[in-house]
Amino acid sequence: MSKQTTQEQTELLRARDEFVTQWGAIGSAWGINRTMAQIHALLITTPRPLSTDEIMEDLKISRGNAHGNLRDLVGWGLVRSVVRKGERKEYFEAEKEVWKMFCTIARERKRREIEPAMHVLKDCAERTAGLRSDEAKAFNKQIKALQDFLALADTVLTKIARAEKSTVMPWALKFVK
Amino acid sequence: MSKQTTQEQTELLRARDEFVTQWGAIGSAWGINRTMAQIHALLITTPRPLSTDEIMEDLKISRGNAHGNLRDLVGWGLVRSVVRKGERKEYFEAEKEVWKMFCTIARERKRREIEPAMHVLKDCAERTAGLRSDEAKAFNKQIKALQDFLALADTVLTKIARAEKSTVMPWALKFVK
DNA sequence: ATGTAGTTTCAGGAAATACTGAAAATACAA
DNA sequence: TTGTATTTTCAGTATTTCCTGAAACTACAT
Repeated sequence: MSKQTTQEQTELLRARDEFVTQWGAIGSAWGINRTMAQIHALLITTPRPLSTDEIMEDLKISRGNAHGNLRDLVGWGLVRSVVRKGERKEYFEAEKEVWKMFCTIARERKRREIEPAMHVLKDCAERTAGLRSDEAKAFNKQIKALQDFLALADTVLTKIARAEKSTVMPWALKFVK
Repeated sequence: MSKQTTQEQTELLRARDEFVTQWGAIGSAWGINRTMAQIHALLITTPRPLSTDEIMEDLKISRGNAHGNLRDLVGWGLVRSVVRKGERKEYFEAEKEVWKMFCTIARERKRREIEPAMHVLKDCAERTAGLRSDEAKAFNKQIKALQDFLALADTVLTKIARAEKSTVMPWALKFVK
C-alpha cells in the first residue's frame, strides 16, 4: 500500500469522523440523542453494513449503548438489519437516499410528535368551547388558530412525504426561482 | 361574581394549565427547553402582558429561571418586552399570530442550526473532493447529496418564511387538495 | 446435553442540562 | 446622596438524560 494511499485513507477517516461528531451535535439541537445521530451518520457514510462491534469500536461506546440506539434507528425505519448467510452476527445498514430519509423522518416525527400535539389542542379547544367570558373566547380562538395551522402543516408534510421525489423536486426548484 | 362565572374561570385556568404543561413536553421533544416552551405557551394564551413575577408565580419557577428563559424568548424574537408608562416593572407579551410565529421560528432555527450544518457538510465535501479511492468518492457523493438537499430545503423555507401569509395559504390549500 | 457466539436487559453511575436563591448590579425617585 | 424597586448574574444543587458493563438470555452447532 503506497504512502499516498495511506494518507488518503487517513484523510477520509478524519473527514468521516468530523462528520459523525458534528452530526451528533446537530442532532441534539433537534431533540435527537447524540449517539443515535452519530450512529446514523456513520452508517449513511459507510458503504458496507456494520456490525454492533464495529460501531462500538468506531464510536468508542458500550455494547448496551450501541445496541439500544441501533434498535431505535431500526424503529424509526432509518436503518435495517441484514444477515449475511452463514454468519450469525447481525449487521446494520442505513437508507442512504436523502429524499427517502427525509420522508421517513417526516413521517415518524409526525406520528410521534405532531399527532400528540394535535390531541392536546383538540382537548383544550373542546374544554373551552362553551365558555362565555371574553378571555375564554380569546383563549379558544388562539388554540383553534394553532390547531388549524398544525393541521395544515401536517397535511402538507404528509403529501410531500408520500409523493415521489421526481414529482416534488421540479416543483421545489420552480418554487425557488 | 356568580357561581357560574367562577366555575367558568376555573375551567379556563385548567385548560390553560393543561396547554402550558403539554406544550412544554412537546417542546422538549424538539430540543426546546421545557420552561421556555411553557412560558411561551402561557404568553400566547394570555391576553395581557405579564410581568416576571406573574410568570414565576403561575409556573412556580424561580426568578433566575423565568428571567433567563424570557431573555431567550426575546432573543428568538417570539416575545417582546413592554413598559407601561409610569411603571418601572417590565412586562412581556408574545407574538400571537400563528403564521408570524412560524416564520420567526423557521428563520431562527435556520440561522442557528441549518447554517452550521451546511458548514459542516461543506467542510467535509471539500476535504474529500480530491481523494481517489472508491470509498472516498462514495463518501463525497453522499455528503454532497445531503448538502444539495439541505440547501434546497433551506431556500424553500426561507422563501416561505419571507412571503406573506396571504400568498402562501391559498397555495397550501390548493396543494392539499 | 453442553458449548459458544451473539443479543438483550437493566441497575447503578456519569454526564449534560436545567433550576434555585441570594447577592450584586442597575435604574430611578425623592 | 440615600433608599427602593427591579433586573441580572452565577455558584451550587437538583433533575433529567444518557451510558456502561456485566449478567441473563437466546439460538444454534456439535
